[in-house]
Order: sequence, then C-alpha cells, then structure tokens
Amino acid sequence: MLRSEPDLAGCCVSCTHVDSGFCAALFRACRAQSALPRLNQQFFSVRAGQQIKCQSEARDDVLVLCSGWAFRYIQLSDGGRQILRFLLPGDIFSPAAIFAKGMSFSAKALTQVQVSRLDGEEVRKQCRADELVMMEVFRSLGDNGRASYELITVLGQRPAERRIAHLLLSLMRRVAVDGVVQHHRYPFPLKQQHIADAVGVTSVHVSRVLALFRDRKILTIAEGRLEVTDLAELERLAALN
Amino acid sequence: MLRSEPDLAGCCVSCTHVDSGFCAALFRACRAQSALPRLNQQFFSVRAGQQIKCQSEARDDVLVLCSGWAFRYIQLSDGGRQILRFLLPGDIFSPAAIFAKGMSFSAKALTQVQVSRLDGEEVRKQCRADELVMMEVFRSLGDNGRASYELITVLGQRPAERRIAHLLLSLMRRVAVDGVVQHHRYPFPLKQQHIADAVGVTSVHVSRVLALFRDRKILTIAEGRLEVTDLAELERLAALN
DNA sequence: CCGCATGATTAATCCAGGTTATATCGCTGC
DNA sequence: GCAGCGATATAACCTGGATTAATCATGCGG
Repeated sequence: MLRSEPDLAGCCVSCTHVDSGFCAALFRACRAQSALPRLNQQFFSVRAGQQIKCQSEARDDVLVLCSGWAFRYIQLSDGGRQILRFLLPGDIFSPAAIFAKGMSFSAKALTQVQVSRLDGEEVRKQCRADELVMMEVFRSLGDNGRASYELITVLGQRPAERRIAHLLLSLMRRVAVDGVVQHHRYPFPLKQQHIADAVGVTSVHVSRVLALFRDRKILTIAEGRLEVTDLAELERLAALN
Repeated sequence: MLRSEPDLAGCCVSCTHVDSGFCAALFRACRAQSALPRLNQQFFSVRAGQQIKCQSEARDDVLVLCSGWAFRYIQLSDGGRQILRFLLPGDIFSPAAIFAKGMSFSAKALTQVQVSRLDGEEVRKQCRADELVMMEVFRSLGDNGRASYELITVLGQRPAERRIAHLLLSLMRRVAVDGVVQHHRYPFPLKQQHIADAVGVTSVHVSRVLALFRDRKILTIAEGRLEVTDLAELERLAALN
C-alpha cells in the first residue's frame, strides 16, 4: 500500500494540483535548489470511510491530499461526531501541525483517496528557504481560520436550513476553483449523514431540508452530484451578513 | 488618547505580560539586537463596549491587548452577533492577519482596555529575525485554531447547558494561567448577553441555565466574579470526549 | 427624592428540530 | 431468486430552547 517515490521529477506527479497550492510551491522550491534536496515523499491510498490520522498520532509528518475527498472531525464518546472541515485535493491535512503541536482531531477518507506524506522537518526547512512555500502554509492557515469562524457563526446563529445552504455553497465554490463545472452540476460525494455531522443536525432533518430544497427548486442532490437550480436563493440562504 | 512610546525600555511596560507571551518574545528580540531597532509602538485605551477594529479596516498593524478583556465577533445584519473568542491580556487581536490578509471579524472592548499597536512590517521583520517571536505567533495561531475547533464541536453537538459550562470552564482556565486565583473565584466581566452571543442561545435561556447551575451548587456568577463550587461537575458538563 | 436605563429573573406560549419508527430503493453476496 | 444492508424518505410525537412580556434590582443623573 505504501510506495516510495525516490524520483524528484515524480514529486506530486500523481497529484492533480501541480500547478497551484502547497504541493506546487514545494515542487517549485525543490527544483529551484540545484542541490536536488530530494524530498522524502511517500504516497499511499486509503479506501472510503477509513481513518487517515487519529488524534493520538505522534508522528511528525505533513500529509497532503492528492485526490479524492476527506474530512477532519472530532469523535465524541456518546457517538456524536462533529465534522470540522471537508478536504479537497491540494489541502494539507493539518497545516497548523507543521509549526505548532497539539491539534487534536482525526481525519477520514470520504471517497477513495491518495495521500502524500512528507517529512515535517524537511517541510519546515523548505518553508525557511523559500518564501513562497511559507506563504502557501499561511494561506492554508488563513483559509482554515476564516472557514472556522464562518462555521462558528453559522452554527451559533442560523437555523438548520441556512446551515445546510451555507455548507453546500461553500463546498460548491471550493470545488469550482479547480476542475471545470458545467451546468451548475458539482461532484458531491457526501452522504446525508456527513452533512448532518457537519452542521450539527440529525440526518433525518437533513433529509427533510433537502426535500424542501428540491420542492422549492433550489437544488437537487442525486447520484453523487449536486445540481443547483436557484443559485441566487441558495446564496441568500447561505449569506452571513 | 493616543500616546507614542519612543523609549524602547518602555516597550510593553504598561503590559502585565512582560514575562511571557508575544510581547515578551518581541521585547527580548528587540533587546538582543544591539542595533536598537526601536519598535514603533503606540498605546491607546478603549472604553468598555467600544469597537476596536472593524471588519473593513485595511491598516496593516498588529494589535495586542495589554490590559482588560475584549472579544472578537461577527455582526449579522439581522441583529444577531456571534462572539468568536474572548481576549485576555497578552492576546493578539488577529494573529492570522500578521501574515495572511482577509480575516474579517470585528473586535470590541468588554471592559476598559489598554491596547498596544505595532507596525505589521516591523513585526514580520522580527519574526524572520528571531525564531522565538515566530514561535509565539505560531503558538497563538495554534491556540486559536484549537479553540475554534472546540467551539465548533460544542456548538454543533452540545445542548445549551453544556455549551455554557464549556465556555465558563475555558475562560476560568485561561484566567488562571496568569494571575493568582483564590478559592475558585475568578474575575468575570461578561454580561449574560455576552455568554448568549458566544454560545448561540438567547440571554433569557442563559439566565435559566445559570439559575440551574446555582441551584445545583455548581457555580455562581455575581458582582463580576465567577465562583466555582463543584469543579468536577462543571468539568463533566464541559468535557468534549 | 424621583425618573430612567441597564441587566437579571421568571412565566406563558410556541415551534424548530430531535426521536423513534416504518417503508422504500438500490446494492451485494449467496 | 432472495436475504441482508446502507442510504433515503416520511410520518407521529415530544422537547429544548426561542419568543414575548412582565417584574424586579441596581445604579445614576437630576
């Protein structure tokens, strides 16, 4: 399952994000250094539903999602689960963990995924050496921070319908950044239970709300795809201001 | 209201946190450089309830809370408000804004506060020059990230009683870090409305829950102080696992 | 002293969303 | 073929917390 990738030219070759994001910056930085610093990078794949990184893991690596969808979450002992953030290709599993220890959440594959594992110390070295690599880490931290504060606001101040609208719109926008989207149809691998755990309602109620969205011709989720038919209304529901 | 502080020795002199935290690291770094880089630091004070930094502000400074309590929040157009984080002396108002732009929340003084304003570019220079200053920024980012994820989990998965317990315990612990606390009595300047806006319930319900806590002899809030009488029970309610 | 504002308390009523249960529709494996 | 399972749908019922409103305590300026 775990295959080494000693060829630098092959760095992130299986990643669809060689031209932007963290991997791209890292790749560029490595090439710029003629000394061929050979990142000790490994790839591995995980099946849908499997855990990727558990809360107690003490290893100092940096994991980057290469393909597929995953999510960060916190598992409660009473069976509840809070999904903190969905991860798309190019996302770092735990950007904060690169420089500060103590983040404690788990991650799980939503679909079949490919993950790249980098050595923490090597990544930090590249951050110090190359301003752009560092900036990518900061961008990632900033995005996550902004998304966290939006989620807090949505969870604290909005009813279920608007929470779900906000989640769907956020995901749509992130998906649309890379990858061509046609006719407002987006790949959407989440089950209703994932939506439920992300916005803090039961899956029964998610089903109710999605039925409502269907009736009101706002959007439809079917066969792993999300089709938006009334973007303006969705944006109105998702709006935070 | 705005007084300049040209004397380096006076840097953070009015701050109670010269011996730890961000200001301390910065102070040490400045002293270590014999070139006397003179941080362009200004102090100002803000009365309770006044805004400190609004969402649209484009200035590139770093604000640090020197004394008093403040909080970050997002204002909704329908009158709702989500408090994102309470700030104690030594806290940076927006650590993420030092290196990444685009964070959009406001901040308000909860009590009368003293704030230190540093030039963003100078802070970044110190970060590059001194590893410890940089580490302080990362520690701050890490703390905020962890707190955000805890808050998301609490808001998404816990009923009002446990949300409030979690908030009170978190604040207690932060207050206890610096400043001697006697007999489980903590300074507590929040009004019930602040608790309400932080945990996403109405102030009416906060009053009910606090009455319940009083009846069950868990804790009492009175005269700007929080007195904990059953810490074990409070911890049980606040627990996330 | 009164008049007023701010915050806390408490009660009555209502509803969003939880809970529980049952049914349907693919799948996959046998 | 069908048994079993995961995901979705939908209905009946119940409750945590919202809403509204009335009351009370406190402090403060005149």
